[in-house]
Order: sequence, then structure tokens, then C-alpha cells
Amino acid sequence: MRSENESDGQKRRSFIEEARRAQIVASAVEVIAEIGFAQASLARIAQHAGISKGVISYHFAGKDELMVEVVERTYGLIAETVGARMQGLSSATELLRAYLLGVAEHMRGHRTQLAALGEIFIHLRGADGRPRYGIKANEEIYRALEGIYALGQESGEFWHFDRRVMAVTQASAVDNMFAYWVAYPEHDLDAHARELADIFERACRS
Amino acid sequence: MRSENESDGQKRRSFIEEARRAQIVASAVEVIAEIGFAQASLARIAQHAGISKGVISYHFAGKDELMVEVVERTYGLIAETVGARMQGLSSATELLRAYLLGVAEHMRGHRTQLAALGEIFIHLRGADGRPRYGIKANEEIYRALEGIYALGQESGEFWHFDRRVMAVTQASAVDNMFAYWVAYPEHDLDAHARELADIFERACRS
DNA sequence: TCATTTTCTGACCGCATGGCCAAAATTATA
DNA sequence: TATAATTTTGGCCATGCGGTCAGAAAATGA
Repeated sequence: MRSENESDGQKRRSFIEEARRAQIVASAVEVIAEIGFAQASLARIAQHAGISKGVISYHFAGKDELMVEVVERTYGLIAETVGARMQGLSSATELLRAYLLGVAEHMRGHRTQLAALGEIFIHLRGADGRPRYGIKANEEIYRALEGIYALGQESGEFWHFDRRVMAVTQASAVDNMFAYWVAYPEHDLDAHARELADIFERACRS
Repeated sequence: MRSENESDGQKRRSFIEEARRAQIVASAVEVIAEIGFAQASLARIAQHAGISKGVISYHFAGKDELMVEVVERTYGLIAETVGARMQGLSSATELLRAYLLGVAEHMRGHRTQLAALGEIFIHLRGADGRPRYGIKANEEIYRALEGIYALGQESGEFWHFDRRVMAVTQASAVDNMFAYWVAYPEHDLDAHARELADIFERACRS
């Protein structure tokens, strides 16, 4: 039986346990990105990893736990990278531009992760059948963007637009930029991000 | 066997055949909107319509054909309504505002259709396993928006932004406005649309 | 070395799905 | 009414899914 020792809510795992989990997560990312969430069965993921299907069930409580771990590992890396890039900036305009360019540059080097993340966000459902990562999962991003907008509106950089609408709009613009890039790999992602920064600078400034 | 007479690529159907198809499509819309595409099996749709499962197979070649018909009927109505509302307008700014407000007003009265359409767009896959309505299905909308932008840029209303990026951005803003409204029914859709019109007017104008 | 624990395998289970079809029921036609 | 065409029924099928399990294999430790 896999060890389930807990401390501070964190599972304590052996190195080979951790390695297996990482390997399975990586295989899941690649399979999902290639054939889509709906077709990415545990059997396919195991086959891609060169292991038996039961290994996944042994290391993960179920498919949902595996998917959640894919999201957490991938998403955590994005937040870390982009957050670091925004450190030290003060003006709202600078922050928004750094966010847009930073996330685009990071994802440019992580295409399969991006595609898999999108698939999981769209398809994964909870036990109740409702989406696990629906629109409401964006609330954290909306709040962060609204904070930047409030900063800009107070400093006079921005006009007094509806911050919620602007946040929903900008977040969707980023999401769709990536979706467009996934569909059209030859599309210039960085140029798109720069153009977006210009567009939203005009949309926001007083 | 169902009559398959073709003329001009259109199937000629009896009234009761047409009525059954319409009934099944309506049931599909309601079931998909309520429990999501993945859970909306033919059995569930038939049960909701109060008919046997085989009836659907009799009137439609398969689940895919049913889903495509749902999209075509719903989408056609939207295009008709909004298109009529844009008739006679000439300036690019007016056209964009009429589009935004028009589509919002129409969808406000067709919530279940909107939810079902979104589910199908996201989930439906072709025989090859690739999405049937992916990003590339937006090409028609992108082209239409780009045409309006070109108009505005020629007349001097708009600055010379990248039309493709703006089209992708605006289309995603509309899609996400609806998705947000579906998730938060108390959200003021018309106010959101007006705000969006203001935002993109600022983003586009010289 | 040998006993114990951890990890892996491959077969198996119950379940839901889309599709199929023979026969029954209904409707249209002569 | 009698015959033919259309429509509906309800059960059946093969498929693929996530998950489970006994036993084999490998790693660990005394």
C-alpha cells in the first residue's frame, strides 16, 4: 500500500513515488495535448508512459486527482514565472504590459502544457457533474486585474471604466490569444501580446 | 425508411418529419443546457422529449447530425436577427456598437440556446477526433469584424491596429461576456455589452 | 541470505454509451 | 376496407471507460 503519511496536509512521498507521479503527469500532459481530454483515457496515458494502467490507479486516487495535479503543477509554474516578472513595477500600465508579455513569453516555451491545461479547464467536471474549472475559477485572476485597474484609476492613469467588465475582457483576450496560437502554430505569439498591450493601454488610459 | 429525396442539396421533408426534428432539436438544447454536453446522451434527450431512443436514430443519421442541426438552427437565428439590426448603418463605430448591443439583446431572450451552443462548440468532435467547431470556426466572424475595422481605418475613425488581433480579441470578449452571464445569471448582460462597446470604441478610435 | 514491504502487472468487473433491428403500431393510399 | 408506406418501440449489441484485485516482481532491510 502506498504510504499516506500526512504532515501539514502535505503527503510525504519517497523519491521514486514522486518520480512516478511526475512521469505520469508528464505523459498525461502530452496525451491530452495530442488527442484531447475526451480521448485521453487512463489506458492511453499508461501506454504512452510505457507502464500498466494499474500503476496510475496505484499512485493516484483516481483520474480526477491526476488531472488536478496536472493543473496545479503547470499553473503553479506559470504564476511563479510571471509573478517574478512583475516584481518591482509600480504603475498600472507597466504592470499590465509586464503581465501580458510575461505570460506570452512563458507559454511560448510550453505549448503542450498550454494545450493540456486548456483541455482540462474546459472538460474536467466534479463529482456533481458541474465544471471543476468554470468561469468562476477565474475569480482570482479577475481580482488581481481589478486591483491593478483600481491602482490606475486612483493615480489618474485610467478612466473610470467598470473594472469587472474590463477584467473579464482582458482575461478572455489572453485566453483566446493562446487558443488562437494553439490552433495556428505559425502565429506570432509575442507580436500578438505586444499588440494586445497596446490595445488595452488605449482602452484603459484616461 | 425515411424519405431522402434531395433537391438543391436540401432534403424535402414532410411536415411531421420536420416537426419531429424540431422537437428533438429543442429537447437536445434543453438537456444540453441543463446537464452539459457530456451527460446529454441520446437516451436522456429522448426521455426529455417523451419518445423512444430509436426515434432519434430514425430521424437523424447519428448524434453528430443532431448536434450540427442544433447549431445551425440556433446560429442561423442569431445571424438573422443581428444582421437585420446592422442594416443601414454606415460608420464603423456604429456598426460595432450595433453588433455588440444587438447580439446581447438577442441572447438575453435565449439563454438555454446560448448555453447549449457553447457546450456543443466546445465538446463536439468530428470523426477524426478533432474539434468540429474549434477556433477556426470563428474565421467567418473574424473576417466580418476585419471588414468593419478596415472601413474605420480608411475613414480615419480608427488607428492602424492589427485587424486580426483586434478581431480575435473582440470576438473573445463577446464569447466570454456570454459565458460569464451563463455562470452568473444575475449579471446585467446589456450593461456589460454597453461597457464593452465603450471599451472597444476607445481601443479602436484614432 | 531471507523475510518484509513496496511496486507492478494483466485480467476482470460493472456501467454507460451510440447504434442497430425485427416486429409492432400508425398513417397514407388505392 | 385492404394494401402499402411510414413511424415507433424496446430490447440487444459491441465498445470503451474507470476502477479493482490477486498474485508476480522488485526493492528494502535485517
